[in-house]
Amino acid sequence: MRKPTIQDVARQAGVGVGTVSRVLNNHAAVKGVTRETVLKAIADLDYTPNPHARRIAGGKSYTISVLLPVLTTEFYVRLLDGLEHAFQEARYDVAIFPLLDRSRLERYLRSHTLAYQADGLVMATYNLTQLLTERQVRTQQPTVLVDAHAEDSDCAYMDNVTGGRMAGEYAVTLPGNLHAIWVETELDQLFTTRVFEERRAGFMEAVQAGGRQVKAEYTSSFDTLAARNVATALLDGAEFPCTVFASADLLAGVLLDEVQARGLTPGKDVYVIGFDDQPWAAARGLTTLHQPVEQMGYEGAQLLLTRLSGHRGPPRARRFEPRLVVRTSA
Amino acid sequence: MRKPTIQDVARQAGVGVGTVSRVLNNHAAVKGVTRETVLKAIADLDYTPNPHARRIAGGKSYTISVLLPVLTTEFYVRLLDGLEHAFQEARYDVAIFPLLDRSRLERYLRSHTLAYQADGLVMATYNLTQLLTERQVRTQQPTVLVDAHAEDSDCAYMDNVTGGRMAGEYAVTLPGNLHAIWVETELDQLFTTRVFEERRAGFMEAVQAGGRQVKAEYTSSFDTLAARNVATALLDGAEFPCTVFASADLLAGVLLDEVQARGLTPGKDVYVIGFDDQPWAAARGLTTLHQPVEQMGYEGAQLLLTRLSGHRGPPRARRFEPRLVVRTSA
DNA sequence: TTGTAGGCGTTATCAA
DNA sequence: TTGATAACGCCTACAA
Repeated sequence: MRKPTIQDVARQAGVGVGTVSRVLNNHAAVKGVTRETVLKAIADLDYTPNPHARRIAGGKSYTISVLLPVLTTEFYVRLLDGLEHAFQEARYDVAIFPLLDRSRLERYLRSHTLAYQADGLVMATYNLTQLLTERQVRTQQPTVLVDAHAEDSDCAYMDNVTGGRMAGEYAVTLPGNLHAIWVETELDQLFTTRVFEERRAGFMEAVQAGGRQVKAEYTSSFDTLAARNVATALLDGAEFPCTVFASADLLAGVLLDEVQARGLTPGKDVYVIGFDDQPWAAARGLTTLHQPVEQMGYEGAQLLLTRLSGHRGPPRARRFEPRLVVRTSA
Repeated sequence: MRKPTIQDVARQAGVGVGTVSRVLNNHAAVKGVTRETVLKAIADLDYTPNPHARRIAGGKSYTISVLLPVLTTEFYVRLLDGLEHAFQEARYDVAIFPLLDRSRLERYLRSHTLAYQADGLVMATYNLTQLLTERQVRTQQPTVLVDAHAEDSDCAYMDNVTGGRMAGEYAVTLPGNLHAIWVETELDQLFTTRVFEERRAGFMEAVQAGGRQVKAEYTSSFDTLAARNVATALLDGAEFPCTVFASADLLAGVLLDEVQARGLTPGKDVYVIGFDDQPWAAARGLTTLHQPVEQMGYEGAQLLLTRLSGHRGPPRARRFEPRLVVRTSA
């Protein structure tokens, strides 16, 4: 059976195709009753507009390309949720480009996606604008940075300095020496993020402002094995009670394991503050910083959408702040 | 500046649009000279066909949806490489749907992508056909399973039983007691894979055939921390020399760490066989099983492409075998 | 072997 | 506020 077209809907509703199209696109100038009739016809026929026809008639692709790092963590799932939510409301499709390494980026640049399949670009975490211009990629599409910050483009970013500061301000109220574990992001210079330096800057500032100092700092790469080695070293060299800021929940979780394995009690012998509020954090009672990631995605998308509907003007930045969630671990 | 269209190319080349279209689509009936002229015009104008116009004219989407689990591992990067390679040759676009959880699957099912944006479906690792039919999703698109096996659909799969057997056949030639580490895939019943049971079946069979037996079996979840705990337990309870089959390189890598941390020598005190041949495996001298993943993706794509060009007939299965790569660890 | 014309399902424009 | 109709860029007959 043939898919119903806009013609079928128009016939069924007893109106012209123009009217149907207007209803579809929320073009205000449709009388209430007519709109209802059309909507009913659409429902009756189970009509879905053909996006390809729309694209060619409209001269736009109604598609947004989202470039993001490997989807390993909860973070990007949530980010994508926010982005897709906003774009779907506006009847835009989302094309996901998982950027695993340079070669996949190359492929993306070569594909016709950029030329035809994207009215706009979302770049998450990594700011690749420089690369694109260097390559003389004719990407005059509006672009928004999400989870990254830059002066010269629209962006929605998490204020990690403030996040670090919040952790610090809370940490100085807790007993014992202060320790911190940072993440070393050992990446290609192209794929680089300053998230953890920023968290550190905020944390150190707050600690200093509180008249305290950090007894020992550790650095771990972003995997559980390295995290466990660091946790071991930290606990070996600590006196209890003490307080630890683990700048990512991954690290905090491993630390919690190690603490418990030694018969110590989180929130009593070792006060642990994490960062991220991963799904398991509540269950484990981890005090941590919750980031409004979906919101950041949603707002970032809105920034792009306004550009797409013609907004001019200087780059805008939307700043988001994490929120301290106090549980039993600290 | 307006993008050049097929009309522009035709004018420039002094031919009709039909001819240009034929050249674009390799419709044999074009004289050599004419083809050259057209090709030159295309190059001169830097013309790229508008895929959306093509889709509406052709009544097809020229897009394949690829449903795959989270892109965490090298495995899926390589799989995607193979798939994209094949589809690009055939001028198909690939839409990636990272299936992180049920809710994202739901969203995918609801989007118009299925209805309009996919001439075919690739499902990697997870066989979701049942779910789709249950949901009465009108997915009459040809579907191919990749890295999964089923009687009732085309599929390209890795023969993990044989892989396990290869590991077993080699392991029985090595000194000391035999140990094995399996992966526990604790997943939603929807997202389920039998990969590791299969590797185990093959391994056990070969060991038995070799008149040997496995001294101890361990199970780890798929993360480095769990892997390390298992490695520790295993080494604590082993006599040296011994031989260990770690059914995923992730596990093998952690085991190697632990072996070396204890001052033992891989390939002398502890013989380690992995599975996957991750990028780092060569550098660490890990003996492991290399899987022709790109090939599997490529062939799977071909299966789908033949269906798309009208092939009828019973489901076809393409089987792929891993290959033992002997290095210094065993 | 090639050119011409009609059609794909929308959106946009113009009258009415 | 609406309906008719011309684009949009391509593919595919069909005719030459």
